[in-house]
Amino acid sequence: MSEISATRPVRVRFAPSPTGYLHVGGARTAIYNYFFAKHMGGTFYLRIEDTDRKRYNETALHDLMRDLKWLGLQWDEGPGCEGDCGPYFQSERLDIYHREIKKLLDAGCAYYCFCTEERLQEVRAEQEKSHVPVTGYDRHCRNISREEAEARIAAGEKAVIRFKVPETGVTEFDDMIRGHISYQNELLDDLVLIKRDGYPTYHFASVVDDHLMGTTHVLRGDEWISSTPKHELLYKAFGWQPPVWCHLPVILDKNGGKLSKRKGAASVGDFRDLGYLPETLVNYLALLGWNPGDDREVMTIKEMVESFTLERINPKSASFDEKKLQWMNGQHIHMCDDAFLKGIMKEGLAAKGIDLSNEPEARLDEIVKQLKPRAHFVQDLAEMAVYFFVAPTTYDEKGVKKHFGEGSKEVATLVRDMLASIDDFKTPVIEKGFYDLAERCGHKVGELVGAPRLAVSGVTAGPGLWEMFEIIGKEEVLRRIDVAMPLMK
RNA sequence: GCCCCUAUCGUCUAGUGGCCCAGGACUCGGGAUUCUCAUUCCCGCAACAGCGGUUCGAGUCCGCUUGGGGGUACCA
Repeated sequence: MSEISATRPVRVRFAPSPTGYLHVGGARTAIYNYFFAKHMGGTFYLRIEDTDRKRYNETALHDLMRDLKWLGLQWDEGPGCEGDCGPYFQSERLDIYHREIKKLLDAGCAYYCFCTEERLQEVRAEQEKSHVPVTGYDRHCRNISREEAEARIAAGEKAVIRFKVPETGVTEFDDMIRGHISYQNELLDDLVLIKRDGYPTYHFASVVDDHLMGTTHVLRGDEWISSTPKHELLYKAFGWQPPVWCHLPVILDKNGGKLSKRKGAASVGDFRDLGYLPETLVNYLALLGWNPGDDREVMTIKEMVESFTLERINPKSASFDEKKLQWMNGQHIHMCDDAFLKGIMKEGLAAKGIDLSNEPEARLDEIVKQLKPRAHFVQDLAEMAVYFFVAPTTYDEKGVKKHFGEGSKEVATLVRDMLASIDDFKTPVIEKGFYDLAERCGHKVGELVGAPRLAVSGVTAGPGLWEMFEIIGKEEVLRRIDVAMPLMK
């Protein structure tokens, strides 16, 4: 199987069906395909599997491409980047499928089936009742001759085209991450290749397209593993070389159940809305089932691409742990450069209706510097920055109990007067002022900062007080303390 | 029912027969730094699903059991 990669440049694909949002499981499949292509210097293409006309969703298609781009997984070929193997929408390739199915029909590897939905249901019900080991289509139409079938179709009868699966023997294949797998052919049924509406099924379209588009490796979800012998048989019928198979384990929720929107965030869009960086999501998802072979965990996309190999993908399905995702987001925020973070903060502030047009950039830079190590989500930046621009109108309830209690007014007055006497309102000077004051009046510094902090910011947590005061400025700091003074005792 | 995949701390994982009385990370607990919070840094808790083989030796190989997941569509 490694012969393929040795003789042909790697070509892999992400082939979603535009029926709903991009699930994190799907995202990870895309990530691995992208990583592998980039690591091997190959091509990553996007193919849209829109052969189910009932479930097709235009919005889903649009969102899917937006989310992929947001994650940084730009495809080399596909919608919007036409390559040599298009069209990349299966719905635009119907003539190709019809051309290819004719080959199978001519070779006697496929046949027309006239069975109705009702008959199929009856057959299935009967099989369930009798507990036979073999289920599926009973091959009722398998021996109808080509001539008879075509005559019936000419006469107006509707038919599907099925694959003639060998009745005996074993179909075997190698999976890159699971090893050798074999299925008894007698357990496989004659799957439908072309549906009654003329559209191909997934099985047929994906095999034809993967071959025609030069796909060397198929990295796809675990749920396809039991269809793989059928695909393998189709390749054989066509006389084509199958790709290297690589079936990825699923991603489960914290409790080992299915990750679903009902139980929380499950799609790429959900996590974006929650305030995660795309770099975080890609990093975390990549590590859910893969590792670089050393202890590195927080990695850039570039680093992961460099270390990525199929051999290091795990066969076991993994649970999604949002706690670790959160931690990792903090790590990635630390890695972002300040200018980028400032942009995010400005956007968030603007969304809150705060006018920044007269703000000196240097002041914004200083705020970002203070907030950066405290942010876990991108929107934290703007949320924590508000009081630098707007005086608090309410004060944290617990903070009021703790810091505005008996004696606080006296302390605040002392602090206020000390601050008022400072001409050079800078961090080290303010700090010295607090320490001198503490010594002078016999308090610990810690006892001096609670009330002023709450008065100025409205909250009890935040950047260093001296830094914060410098940024807000002497005049405004004094004003805010005065405003809060009546609330103290 | 039948078929297939899977199984190391609560979670993500390292481990490819001796280097493992099992290592790292998240979480959690404790501590240091400190004006609060966060960051950072130390320390700690915590696992080879069970049972049988193979072997001088098994987390690592094989079998069975159990648990988990998937498939069994004219959906992907």
